[in-house]
Amino acid sequence: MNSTEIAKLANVSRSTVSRVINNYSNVDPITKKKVQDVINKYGYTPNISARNLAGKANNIIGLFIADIVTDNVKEREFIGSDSPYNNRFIKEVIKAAHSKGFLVLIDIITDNKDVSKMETYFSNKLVTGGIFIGFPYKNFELEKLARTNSHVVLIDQLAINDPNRDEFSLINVDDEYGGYIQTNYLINHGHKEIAFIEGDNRLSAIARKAGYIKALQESKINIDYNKIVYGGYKQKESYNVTTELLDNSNITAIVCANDIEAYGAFKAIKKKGLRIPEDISLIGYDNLEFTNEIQLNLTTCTIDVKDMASKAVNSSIVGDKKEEILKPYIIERKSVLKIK
Amino acid sequence: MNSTEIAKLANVSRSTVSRVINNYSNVDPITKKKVQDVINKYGYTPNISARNLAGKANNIIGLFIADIVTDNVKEREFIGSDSPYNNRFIKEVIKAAHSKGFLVLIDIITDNKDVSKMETYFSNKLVTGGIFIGFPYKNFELEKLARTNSHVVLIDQLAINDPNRDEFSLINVDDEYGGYIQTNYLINHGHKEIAFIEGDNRLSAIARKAGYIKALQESKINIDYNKIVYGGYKQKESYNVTTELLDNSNITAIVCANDIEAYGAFKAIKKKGLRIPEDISLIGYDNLEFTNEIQLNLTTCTIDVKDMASKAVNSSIVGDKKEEILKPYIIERKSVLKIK
DNA sequence: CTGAAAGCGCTTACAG
DNA sequence: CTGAAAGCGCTTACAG
Repeated sequence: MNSTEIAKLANVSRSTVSRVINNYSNVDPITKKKVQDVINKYGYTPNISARNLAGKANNIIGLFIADIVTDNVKEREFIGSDSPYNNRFIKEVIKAAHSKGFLVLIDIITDNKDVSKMETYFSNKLVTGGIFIGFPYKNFELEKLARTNSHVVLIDQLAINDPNRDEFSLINVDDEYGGYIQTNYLINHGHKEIAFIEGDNRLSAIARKAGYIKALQESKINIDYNKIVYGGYKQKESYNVTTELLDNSNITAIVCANDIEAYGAFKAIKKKGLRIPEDISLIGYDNLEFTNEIQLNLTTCTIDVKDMASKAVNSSIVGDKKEEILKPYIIERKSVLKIK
Repeated sequence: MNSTEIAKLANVSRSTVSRVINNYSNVDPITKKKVQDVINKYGYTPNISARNLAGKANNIIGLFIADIVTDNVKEREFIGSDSPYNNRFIKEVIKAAHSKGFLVLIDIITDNKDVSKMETYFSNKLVTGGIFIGFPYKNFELEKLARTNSHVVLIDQLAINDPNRDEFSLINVDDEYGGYIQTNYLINHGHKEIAFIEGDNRLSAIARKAGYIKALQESKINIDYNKIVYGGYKQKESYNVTTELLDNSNITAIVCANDIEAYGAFKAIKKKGLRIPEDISLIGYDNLEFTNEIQLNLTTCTIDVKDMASKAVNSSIVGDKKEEILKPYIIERKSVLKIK
């Protein structure tokens, strides 16, 4: 069944069928109904390839997820269980796309060289737009692609204060704000001796730490660099440094740069026979699934993944070069004690 | 850049360019090289829509994941953290497709009515083939689609012994065998008093239980129906029934129909102050990420997700109606005690 | 081994 | 408001 057949059945030209399909206004309502009825009766849907070829934008957006290994280490563990948002994000992107009548083509990029190949996805009009997530920072290929194509949206890729950021379509998380509200949450609960387990050298980790420092400064709490330790976003390293912290300092609370670290800290605290939150308060970051577990019940900090997905999908379709900055918020559970 | 331009540059006709692109044999090697050089020089890639329209099969396969709510309950929790294979499966499908030069279009189906719409994905040649996972059993729409289109592959959808299964392209897991090897693993470790926490009313759950019974029978161990309890594939229910089992029977080991149940059982056992495996041995099913956790260290049973993905991708491309049956295997960790 | 031509199923100026 | 015709960028018999 094609438009010619529909046209014949409805006694109109293919042009008119096309106008009805595309819901153009310059069609007589009676004609429109007549055509629509035939379309419905035969369950006709236009051939997508033909539409594309004839110049229509495709209703597919690409979701490009990096799984790039550099120096024998995965640059960003965005795939798999360590990834904070990956799984939820994929799902939300699909749903957001759906609600706009778009489909999602997902591609996993394992080699940075392939980034430039993505160009053809756009030039061939395979996809209308594309969302790129999890790529290493300072990715020249990717920046080039994103600079020339406003339908390429980059997630968490350029520093939130990069001077060239208006050349790109960006979704950023205000991680400094995140670290700030994490720390303030503890301060507002009466804590003063607050340790920080920092992440690695990613932009997000640096920003979260900056937020911690800012919050302390604002509250005139002395910054004790012995209480800032390196957890590398990893569970085991966090476990080790937490054990040391517990031995060598008088802290009442710990800010973790992510939930994985919080989990390591949790174990170290339990191992010492201490209670959460009675003896030590703990706050995480990312709201991973396990933080909701009954034993853990971790108060944490997160952005709205659904919102992120919806904004990303939107930008990729609209194609305007704008920066969306997402503000994290606190999810209150039971790992922080209120001190009088 | 299109084939006409390439043709001009290489001093041949578009027909010849097309033959080179498609790697047809009837091209003079010298001509071929000449054309190839121009193509490489300009980084030309053919327009996919045009190829499709001209009759070429698309290099896209669809991955259709059900997220269908029936009677206010999600029929199958295949999406989200409760899903056993979902996330890994998506990733492996993409990789398997890549290795064959295919891309993956992912769609989440929330309403069974949409299944029939998928037909147009195929008739429009949007996708070459499609993989359907997580759909409710006895899905008439889906079966109809799969019956008429051999490129539609159904995962875990028809009973492994369904008489009509040769009308479909199927990937099945031999869950009875899974329950069988779980139970045998315990028997081989010297256990005789073995409880079974069964799943819900899905085919997989019924098959796993049948495997448990078969293993006991083969080893001439009496089947005690007081030791077969209902966990519904759920953590909490499993916790409750395990507590009862521990109170009212002399079991030394428990077979769980999935890892979620095993987690519930784990908590119940710990709560009673018992040790794993010294007091109670435990075996799970699915090999979810958390089973590898240090505290849990759960011996479990699983299929090879990569293998499943690769077989599914293959079938969806080739389009032959055949049934692939995957055999689960045991992953040994530390939750089972060897009894002398 | 190669080219000219028809055709895939749409959309869109253009003309009326 | 509607139709005839050109065009999108390929592939593929057909003829040579």
